Amino acid sequence: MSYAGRVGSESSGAGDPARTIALLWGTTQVPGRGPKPALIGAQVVEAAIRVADHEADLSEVSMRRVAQALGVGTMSLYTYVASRTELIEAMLDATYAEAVTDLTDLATDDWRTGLTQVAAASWRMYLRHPWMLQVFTGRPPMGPNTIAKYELELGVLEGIGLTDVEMDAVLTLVHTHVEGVARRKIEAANTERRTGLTDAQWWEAAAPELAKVFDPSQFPIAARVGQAAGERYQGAHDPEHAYHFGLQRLIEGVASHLATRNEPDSR
Amino acid sequence: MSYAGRVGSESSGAGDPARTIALLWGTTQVPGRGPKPALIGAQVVEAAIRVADHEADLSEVSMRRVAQALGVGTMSLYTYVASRTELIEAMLDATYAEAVTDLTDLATDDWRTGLTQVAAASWRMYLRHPWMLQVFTGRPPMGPNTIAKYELELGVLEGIGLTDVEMDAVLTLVHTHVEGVARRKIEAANTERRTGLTDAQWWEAAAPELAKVFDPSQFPIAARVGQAAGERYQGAHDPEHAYHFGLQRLIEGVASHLATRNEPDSR
DNA sequence: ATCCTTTCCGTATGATGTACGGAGTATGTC
DNA sequence: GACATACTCCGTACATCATACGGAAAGGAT
Repeated sequence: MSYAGRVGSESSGAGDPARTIALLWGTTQVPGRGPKPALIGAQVVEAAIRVADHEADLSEVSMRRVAQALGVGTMSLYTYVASRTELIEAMLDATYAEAVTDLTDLATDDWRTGLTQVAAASWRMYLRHPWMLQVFTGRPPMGPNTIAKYELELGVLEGIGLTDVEMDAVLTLVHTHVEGVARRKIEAANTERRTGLTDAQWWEAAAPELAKVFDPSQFPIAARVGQAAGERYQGAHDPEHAYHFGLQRLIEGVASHLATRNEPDSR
Repeated sequence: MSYAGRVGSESSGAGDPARTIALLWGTTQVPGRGPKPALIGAQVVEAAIRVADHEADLSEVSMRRVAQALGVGTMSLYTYVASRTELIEAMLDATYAEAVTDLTDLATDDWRTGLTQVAAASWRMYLRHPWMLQVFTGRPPMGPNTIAKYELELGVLEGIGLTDVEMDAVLTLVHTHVEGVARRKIEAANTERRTGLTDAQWWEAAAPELAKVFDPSQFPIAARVGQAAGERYQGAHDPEHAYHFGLQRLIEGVASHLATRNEPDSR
């Protein structure tokens, strides 16, 4: 009943980088002495992902909860991960594996199609694991899957006339778009779940009060466009539409860049 | 010392919509009976913004803290705002006022320039108030400044050949981009502050361990492009570059859309 | 057999948002 | 002028969190 409105979104990039990398790549060396560990790091990460997927909200992934799912004491987790933050980082890299398998049959002959597939792979991944978008990825987790995903995605842009730096920039651009739109979609769903009000219900409650204070003649374009958009989509936003529309524009923008690049002088 | 890794990012869209709208538009009717209120809602919002700006992290904006800044008891705040979530919503709308004043002298004759200015206004706003990017805006706060900003921005796209729905979509696209890039920039800064490690220091610590597990021949393009990007920028990312590069592509994409739109048949 | 590293985890600490209820205050009504 | 009523202010209590600390037990190394 209490503690209702808290929807946390945590950060990555915690303690000792070396230790984190060892966890991500599974190269933590087994110690000689001491009792046999009952778990390995990967199990903790898997359990945490299971909890996160089930709850759809990262703030529900508490150390107590994960420990419970594994049937161990809360503090035992700290034997395998240095902190909750490091755990989240590992969850991210582990989940990137899905996108990697999703990207194995990429169209490398047509970069437009390829880029569309790249976007779609991330899009699907985020919809399956909404909690990923609640992580503040200050520094990307330098894990095997993160890098493998990057490699496959870059393959799409290889040899089409972009510089190395531009290849990275285009990829960043696409990812920023997909992440942003996916985040909005997730946020809408979470808000609905949390408040118990659908968008329509919320509007119904808000409209009368808004009508008292909102003067359409003062905001003519907003009133017109807002209404048009509201009718066209069901509600204030349509992430699906934003995703496709935006991706189209992005691709055309990149194409246009390539055209002016290759045109002025032929070498 | 304790509670180190927590970087929260809270949600908006809490309780009673009608009440929230009254708060945002300052139309809360003064009650007859009872002791004179010592504060008004706007003061609470201002104080909260002051705290957030100072701390650069929304999780530091606790009710206790805001109350302290105002010299009142913690629970007194709940006389003016229904919940922390509603407070955050009000903080957002109040801060949009800055962008509104920033947008008053817009170039409405050239939509490319106009769109660049629109993006720049939001960009500046986010850099001044990084905490804004930690809010999960499930539903936009229906406040006066939010709407005014929307109106001014739409003005840039009025009459250039887009449908109403497209006008909204283009704006969403630009905002998604700006928000996404700004978020990454903020995240990087926050990570540095939180971990006490600059990107360079972090790399220095991570590189040896990564070298043990990373096989360049397995990820040839990533190795090449990653190095090129890392040298070109200082670190793994350059938000400034991503911002300008992306915005250019977006605008070209929209232009290309307009061209194919007007070309096929002249109507 | 002993040592010493390591695992497991109970307890304690200092945070958080806010429900609840009591005390005090000013206004509307008579 | 009296008093009921509605309102503000806020102390206390509760459930929740990550994790510091330190002790008990385990088991390979010597």
